[in-house]
Amino acid sequence: MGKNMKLTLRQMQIFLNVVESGHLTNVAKEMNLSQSAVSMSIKELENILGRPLFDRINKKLILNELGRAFHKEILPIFKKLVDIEYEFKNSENRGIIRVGASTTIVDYLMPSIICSYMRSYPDVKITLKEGNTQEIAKMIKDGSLDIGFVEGFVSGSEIIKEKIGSDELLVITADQNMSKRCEISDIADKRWVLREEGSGTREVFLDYIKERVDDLNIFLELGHTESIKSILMNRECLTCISKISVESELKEEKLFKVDVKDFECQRDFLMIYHKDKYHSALFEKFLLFSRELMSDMIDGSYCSILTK
Amino acid sequence: MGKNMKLTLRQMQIFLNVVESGHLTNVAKEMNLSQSAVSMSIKELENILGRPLFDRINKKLILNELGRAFHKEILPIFKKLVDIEYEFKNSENRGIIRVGASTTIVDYLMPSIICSYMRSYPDVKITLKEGNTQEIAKMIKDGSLDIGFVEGFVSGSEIIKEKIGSDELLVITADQNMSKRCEISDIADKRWVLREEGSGTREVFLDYIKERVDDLNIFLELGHTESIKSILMNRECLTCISKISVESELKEEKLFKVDVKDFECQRDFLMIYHKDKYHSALFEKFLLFSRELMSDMIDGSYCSILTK
DNA sequence: CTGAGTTAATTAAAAAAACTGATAATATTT
DNA sequence: AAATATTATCAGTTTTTTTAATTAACTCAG
Repeated sequence: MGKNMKLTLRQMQIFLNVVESGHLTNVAKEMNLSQSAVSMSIKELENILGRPLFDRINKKLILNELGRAFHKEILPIFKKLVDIEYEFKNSENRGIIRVGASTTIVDYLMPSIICSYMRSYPDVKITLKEGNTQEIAKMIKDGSLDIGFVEGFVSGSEIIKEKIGSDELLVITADQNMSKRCEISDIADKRWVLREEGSGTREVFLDYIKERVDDLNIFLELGHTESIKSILMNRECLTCISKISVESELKEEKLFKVDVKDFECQRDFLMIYHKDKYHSALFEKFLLFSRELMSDMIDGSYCSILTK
Repeated sequence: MGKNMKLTLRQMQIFLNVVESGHLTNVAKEMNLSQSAVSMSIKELENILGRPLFDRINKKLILNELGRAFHKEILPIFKKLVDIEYEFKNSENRGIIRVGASTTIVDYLMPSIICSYMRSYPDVKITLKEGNTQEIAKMIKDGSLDIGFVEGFVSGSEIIKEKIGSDELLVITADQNMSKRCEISDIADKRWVLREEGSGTREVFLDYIKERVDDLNIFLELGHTESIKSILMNRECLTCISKISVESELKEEKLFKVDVKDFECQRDFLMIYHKDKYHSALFEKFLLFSRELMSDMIDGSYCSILTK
């Protein structure tokens, strides 16, 4: 990355002013410098570039052909840098927030959060990374994400977790005959389609049933909820997925909830971030915004930071 | 022009390297600096902007949302500046040459010179200014042109003049009857169309005939040779203009030379520039190029610098 | 859980750079 | 010819940058 950069912005600034006014003395006055400082700065600039930028005609400094080309290049860059400095000094609502979300949330909750947020803060950019709960948590830990939205459990004391809503897992099928009331142990040998290992949905489900079911017949593992829904429609099988991800299919009776006895599998949606994260105005606002929006979208209202 | 610019290129350079490597210590080694110099430079940058650019997570510095936005802005600018410095240090054939030429030369000689030159030096830009001989000379004196091409006389010891070719002035009409052999004094009362005052063509002509003609009937003054030619075609009148500007019309017999007795009005084409002009490689090459090209185009071969 | 090994932050001192004031040189104006 | 104005240069001075040494906080291995 440019080891021997010798040019300085100061030189450029002085250079540009000299070009504008044509007189070292005037520039010195304008900039509250001595005339010799200006003179030496120009000379140093010419030394760095290896040849003069000005013709000294009658003690006036007039750009020569090289100087003119240099001026043409430098002027817009310098102006841009002044703008950048000003903007970054004065504008709080600027930045790029890297958000990560686990699969279910990416598909069903993030789009509306992000759209809504970007309407309020048009200067803020957001990058959205998808991953399962474990992957997102890891990226929060190593700093490659600012904030994460995940379902399921997250471990690690360096991560701050806020419950931001809750969700219910349902056993789902496309076959209306299978949706009759039953015990979970009765249907464990049916063909199950689950999300891949590491997925929060999968882990919460398996953890919830582990005492009642010895061996679940996992027939297929898929990385996306939408893929699972497609499979369900085409083959006689079962899955356990988030209520919000199948709401419309349930209403349209394309898919059905299996009425499993004593099956109330709640799980939390968590907003997570690193404990050492600097809370910029921007970041803080994003937290606030997300809390409000999530509590509006999901019935579960905002709960305070989990302390476990 | 941005009075309180505090950012420095050095800071940006260090910043960019830290972003790339993520470790102050590595950057310090790469840049042959102490670790503390790097640390302080980053801190100073953050001070200037008023807020942190990095999250310090586990002693690693990871860009925060503001830092990322800053990085995105700064990186391309810094790269561009490195390129500019390199280019201006190393490339001789770069610059913008401001050429001025008097009316006749602008129309009839400059186009081919400039085209030909720009083929050889594609990185050099040329701006061409038109003016009469006196105007061009003035702009050379005050430094607003690098080089001028004029016909006629130029005064002033601060201007270096090179005869670069020669030209003949002819008395021209569109009326074949008038083109018969005659004395200049016989036709002085005809209607003359001349260039405006200050024009080299006009002055050379008037100076040349001043002993033989008391009062020339100047019926119209025009700023352009082409306008004069148009007028000639439409009205019965005379002018005295440069041979090269009417060559094609003479050949096609649209205009005719008036065979004036003892009229041999030669004048020089001059290349002029300021004595204090810094002779950059670029400038020197342009001089050489012009001399050669002009001596090819005009029969008169290159003559050494006039010393009068 | 402890201790060696990293790494960033901090501080005072040293080095480098930027700047000043005086002066010289040169051109312009009166 | 003298007065004015402007740039270049030089030797100090001030300011900024950099260093060396130290401290503090964390990681990782045993």
